[in-house]
Amino acid sequence: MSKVFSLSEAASIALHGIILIAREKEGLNVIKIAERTSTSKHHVAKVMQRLVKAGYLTSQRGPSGGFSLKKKAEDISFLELYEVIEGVIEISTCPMDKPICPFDKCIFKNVTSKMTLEFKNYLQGQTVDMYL
Amino acid sequence: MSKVFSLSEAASIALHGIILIAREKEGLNVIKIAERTSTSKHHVAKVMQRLVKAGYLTSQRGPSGGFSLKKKAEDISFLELYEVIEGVIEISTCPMDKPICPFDKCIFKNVTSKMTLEFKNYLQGQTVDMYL
DNA sequence: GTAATTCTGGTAATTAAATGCTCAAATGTA
DNA sequence: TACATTTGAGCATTTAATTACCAGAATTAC
Repeated sequence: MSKVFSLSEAASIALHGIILIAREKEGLNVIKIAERTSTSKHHVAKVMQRLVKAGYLTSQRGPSGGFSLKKKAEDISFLELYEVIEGVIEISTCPMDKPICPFDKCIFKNVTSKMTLEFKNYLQGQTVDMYL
Repeated sequence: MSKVFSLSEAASIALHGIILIAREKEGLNVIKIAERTSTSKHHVAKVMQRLVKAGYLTSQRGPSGGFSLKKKAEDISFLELYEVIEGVIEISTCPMDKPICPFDKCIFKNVTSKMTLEFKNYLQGQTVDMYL
């Protein structure tokens, strides 16, 4: 069984984590996020760090510290979060990146670009506040 | 820049390679396939071996040997080839495979299963003879 | 001020994919 | 028959991405 589509664990943590944080008044720490997303605290820590640097979260060290939202939930789209972690989504026709294609016409025509665009539009339409 | 979608080089070699073979009367050897797909002969050899075992190609060793189609070009769909290499495509709702989801509703709803199905249908509709 | 808690950031380990290597087996040709 | 060519198959190496770990710095609570 193979997946055509897969989300990296990092991207999953970013999206799920920020929603969990948004649902809390007081902030949420790494350990709780890890527990609730069934992932390792180490990985969560790394992902959260990136969201802090990117300006989506603020962090608070020390006892009763943790992360909380810096922006409004309705102003954070899944697309932004996804692209912080994965990089800007590339809409390309060919899923391979060979300098030369032996074919006049890409055998994937536009199916991959169409689907990628569809996915991107979906991500853009979803914001954190929709999941509170 | 990130890709939402990517094809493994192995799958690419399978699809492109079989079309190149189908275009030849006399068969095509590993080296020529590797040249025309800008890939390594080692990788091509491995992929072709799998297509031989799966019954799509016949191989001929020795001088002027190479690979040729075993089935009719119109009877070979991209889906079959893809699944020989990658395994059967899984249509799942969630792109993550966690035993427990902390959310009532998957944040990816049906977007990924819809897109995967779309891709699968595309592959099923394409046959080798369309590219001769 | 001491200790416990929590994030930070650099580094290490793991994994999967791709690539490379080598020898064996088969086949055509001189 | 001898030799060059080509696939077959297993194993080793390399590479990139992901994931995990650990020591250190900041902060709060007591």
